[in-house]
Amino acid sequence: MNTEAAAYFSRELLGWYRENKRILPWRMNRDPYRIWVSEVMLQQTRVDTVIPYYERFMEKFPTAAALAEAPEEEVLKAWEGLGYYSRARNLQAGASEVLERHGGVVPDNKDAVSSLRGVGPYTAGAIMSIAFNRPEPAVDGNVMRVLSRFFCLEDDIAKPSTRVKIEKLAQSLIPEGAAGDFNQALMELGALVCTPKSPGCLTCPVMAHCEGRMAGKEHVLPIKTKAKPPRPETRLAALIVGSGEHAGKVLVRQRQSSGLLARMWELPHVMGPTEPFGSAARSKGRGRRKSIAAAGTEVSGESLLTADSTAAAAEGTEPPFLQTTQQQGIAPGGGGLVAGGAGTIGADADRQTAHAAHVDMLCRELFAQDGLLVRPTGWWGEAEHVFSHIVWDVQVYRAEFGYWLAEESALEKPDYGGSAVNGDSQLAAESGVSYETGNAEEGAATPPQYRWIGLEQMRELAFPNVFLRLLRDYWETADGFTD
DNA sequence: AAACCGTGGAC
DNA sequence: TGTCCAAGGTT
Repeated sequence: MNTEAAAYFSRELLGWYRENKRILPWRMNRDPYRIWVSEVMLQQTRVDTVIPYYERFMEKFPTAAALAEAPEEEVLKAWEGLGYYSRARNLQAGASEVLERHGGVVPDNKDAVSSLRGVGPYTAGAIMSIAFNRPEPAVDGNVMRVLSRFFCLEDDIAKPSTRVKIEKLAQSLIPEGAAGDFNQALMELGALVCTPKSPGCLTCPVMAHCEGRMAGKEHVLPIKTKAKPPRPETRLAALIVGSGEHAGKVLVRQRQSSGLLARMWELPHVMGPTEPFGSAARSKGRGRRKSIAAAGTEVSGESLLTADSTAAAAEGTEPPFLQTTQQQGIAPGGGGLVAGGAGTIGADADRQTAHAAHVDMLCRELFAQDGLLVRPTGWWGEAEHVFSHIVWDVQVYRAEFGYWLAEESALEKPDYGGSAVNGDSQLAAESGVSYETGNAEEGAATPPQYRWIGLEQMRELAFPNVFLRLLRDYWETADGFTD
C-alpha cells in the first residue's frame, strides 16, 4: 500500500475530526467506564437512540461498582427498549469482574479488557484507544465502509476474515499519539459523510485521494452479501386478567436465562401453527385459506397435537376446559390493537375458524408446558414484532384463569435462572404473593417465573417492546370492571 | 463459518 | 411498504 496516501489520509481525517466532531455525552471526559458503557450501547444501535438511554444509565449506574451491585432487574429495566438485552447482562457481568478483579477500575490493559463479558475486538479497541489512547484499531461497520472505499477494497465485509484484514490496515494508519481521536474520526466520517447510501464525497476531507471514488465505485463499495430474511412465526399469547384477590391484574412470566429475550418478562404465549396467519402473511397473500382450513375443521384432531400435548393426553393431563371452549366458539374481543381486516363474510368465517384452532392450541400448550389451565374467552388483538432473524405475528387471546396443575405433574421444567449474585430468587418471596393458591381444588402454587401484576409493576419489570405495546394498550383500554 | 441475538430510522 | 442497516458479540 502507498505509504504516502496513508499519511495523507490519516493527517487530513484527523484534522477534519477535530473541527467537526459532534458533542456527545460520552465525549465529556475519558472515564473508561463511561466509554465502555457507550460502546456497548452503540453496538448495532444508532447514536440518536442511545443518547437518552445513556444519560439515564449513567445517572443510575455512575460507576462500575454501582452497576455491579445493582439488581439485574434494574439493569434490564434501564435497557428496556434498546434491544439485544444480553448486552446489558454481559455489561453487568463485566462490571462485576472489574469490581472483583481490578478493584472497580477498568484496567489499562488490552488483554484484561478483551476478557470482559460482552467486549469483543471492536469494543476492546475502542476502550483502549479512546479511554487510554493506546494504538489499537477499533473496526466497526463505519470503518470497514470508509476504508473499503478509500482503498477500493472489494472484500466482502460480511466475512469475519475481512474485518481481521481491515483491522491490520486500520492499525497501520493510526497517527502517533492520536489513536483515540483517529479511531473516532474514522467512525465520525462514516456516520456523517461517508454514509452507506449516498456518500457526501463533495464535502469529504479525503476525497482527493479516495481510490473508490476515483474508480467510480463509491456507490458499489463496500461489498456486502445480503442477510437472510427473518423466518415468520405465529405466537399465541394469553391475556389473563385475574379475579378475586388478583382482580384487575394480569398474569405475566419471565423468560429463561438464555436465548431470545433472555430474562425479560412477557405475556404467556406458545408457538402457533407453522403456517403464518396474521397480517404479515395476508399482505403477502401466502397460504392463508389452506392453513386455516387445515387447522380449523378438525379442532381436536391428531394433526393439531404436538409431541408435548400428546404426551399430556397420554398421561391424563388433558386440559379439561378444551371441550367447553370449542363448543362455545370464540367471540370477537374488544380493544384489539389491529382491526380485523377481513372484509367479507367468508373471510370472517375463516378468521373465526382460525381463532378456534389457535385457542385450542394455546390452551393445550400452556397446560402441557407450564401446568397453567386457562379458559380463553375471545380474540383480543395482534401485534407484529420483527427481530433480526424472526418475525413474530402475535395473536392475543383473552382468557380466564383456571388453576395451576400440581407441581409434581408439571411436564417441563426449563431453566428460569435465578441469579445467585443479585438474589433474584428473593423477588418472589419479597413480593409476598407468589405462592398463593388458585381458585380451583386442584390449584397449586404459582410457579416462580409467573407473577400477577398491575400497571404499577410495569415500572419494575423489563418487557420487550412487543409486550410493552400490548400491555400499555391493555391498561389504556381496560375498563376495570369486567373480568 | 454461520446462526443467533432487538429495535427503529431513513429512504 | 419493503429494504437496509447501525460505534458487534457469542456460540
